[in-house]
Amino acid sequence: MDVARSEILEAGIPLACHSCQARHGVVCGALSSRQLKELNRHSLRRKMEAGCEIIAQGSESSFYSNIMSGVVKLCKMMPDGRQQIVGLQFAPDFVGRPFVRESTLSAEAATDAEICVFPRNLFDRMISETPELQRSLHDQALKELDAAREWMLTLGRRTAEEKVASLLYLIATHAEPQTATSAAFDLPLSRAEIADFLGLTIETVSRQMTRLRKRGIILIENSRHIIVPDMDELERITA
Amino acid sequence: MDVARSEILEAGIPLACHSCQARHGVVCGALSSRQLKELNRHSLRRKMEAGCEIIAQGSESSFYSNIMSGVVKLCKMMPDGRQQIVGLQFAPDFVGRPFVRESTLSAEAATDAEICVFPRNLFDRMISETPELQRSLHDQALKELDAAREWMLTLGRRTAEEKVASLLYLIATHAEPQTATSAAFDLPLSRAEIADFLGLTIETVSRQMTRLRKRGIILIENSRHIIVPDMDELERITA
DNA sequence: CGACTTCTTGAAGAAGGTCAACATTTGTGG
DNA sequence: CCACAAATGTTGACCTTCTTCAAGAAGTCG
Repeated sequence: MDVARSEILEAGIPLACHSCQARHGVVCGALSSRQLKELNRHSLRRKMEAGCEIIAQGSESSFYSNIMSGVVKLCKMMPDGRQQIVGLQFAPDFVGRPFVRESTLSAEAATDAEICVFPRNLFDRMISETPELQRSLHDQALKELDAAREWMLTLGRRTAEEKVASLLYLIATHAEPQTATSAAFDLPLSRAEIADFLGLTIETVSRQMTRLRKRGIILIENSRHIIVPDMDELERITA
Repeated sequence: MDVARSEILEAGIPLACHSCQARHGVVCGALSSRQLKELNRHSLRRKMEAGCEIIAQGSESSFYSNIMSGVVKLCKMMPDGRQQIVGLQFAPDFVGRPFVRESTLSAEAATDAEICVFPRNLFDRMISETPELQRSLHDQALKELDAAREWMLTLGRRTAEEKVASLLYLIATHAEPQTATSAAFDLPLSRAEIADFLGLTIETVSRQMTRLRKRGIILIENSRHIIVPDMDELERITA
């Protein structure tokens, strides 16, 4: 579609949506321009700093959100403080749990992030009125389910080395600057968060990272910035 | 609802559905009697022996199923043979992955089971024509997602003892004969399957089971039949 | 009853966790 | 802009948990 035509088609939609990363995402891509206008009227854009909580585990949230930029982590916490990251979400994903008031997990900005927040009541009504939207959310739920199950395999059956390699591979394939064979990216997670994702300790993560570095599988600059010269080789270690 | 009235309301539906456990389940509970008749016309009831595969990982299945009785396990297998069970499903759950042809996991009867099989094409059409059905399947997907994430916490952060206790607790709360405080049930899984579910080895599972037995948390008869005198105590060990 | 599978138990070993010290990066106020 | 403090990451030594390997016990099925 050329630019002029795209602008004509987009003429009726809210200004704020024009350059929004989530414009054609799970939620907004399934709405009519009338619905988009209505949702926008009740939406709020928020900048979140890394570490900021979007939804608290056990709380009743009356809001949903779209991720416009950044990475959001979904966490589960045990009473004694043990913690497990159970999902990572990227723009333009939808954040929230339709049909259930109380959240069984917390959502937290892993990096600085921008989200678009809108009220539960309004959106629940839109879901029930818009089969296309229902279908789109259903689709995201199924994708998250696939991802969760893939991760269960990693948690249950892979070694520490394979776990770390799997995470790096996951992030590399979601981050942008990627050539055919190599990749370079900033980790959106600290070592502690990586440990919580992989069911390991900080120390084990650190040791496995330096092992991968010493074997030439990855280059580490500044501990957050990673270069993978050969993605195929990294994938092989994933098992 | 009394029996006479229920029989009148059910008059228009297929005979096979009358006493079906899945009649008011995720799928059939969301269908009109006309749709139920149509689906029934193209359905096939199958008895599956324990161990029998319903869908193979990596295959393209042109069928979906409803579980009428028994327990179905969802498995992921690595090329080197390592295996992880990523979900258990009970009657009247729906089995299959809408919108995607190729299955990323296998589904296998864990116990003897009866399933009701119906063609993909027909059912995909029904989904798109029936918002209520879409919603119902969406709901099941979200419940499975919650369960998967709960299990990720178990796989990543619980000890072997807590894992075994968690599984026993999960099965006890899904099996029928349960009083206020105690429970008695047959394990639908062998030790090997339990190990594959918990990310452990057979030996560790066995050792933890006898530890729980020696501490009086559970009684083991005939290695498959388990009695839990005090469910609260079992839950406590779950952490 | 005997052959097979499944489950249990023991001894030894390895993977990953814990504790502690140190290095590096980041942030803050002078 | 530097100095210092705090947070984050790395490394080493030791220890615990779980796995591996091996043998034996208990069910299960012909």
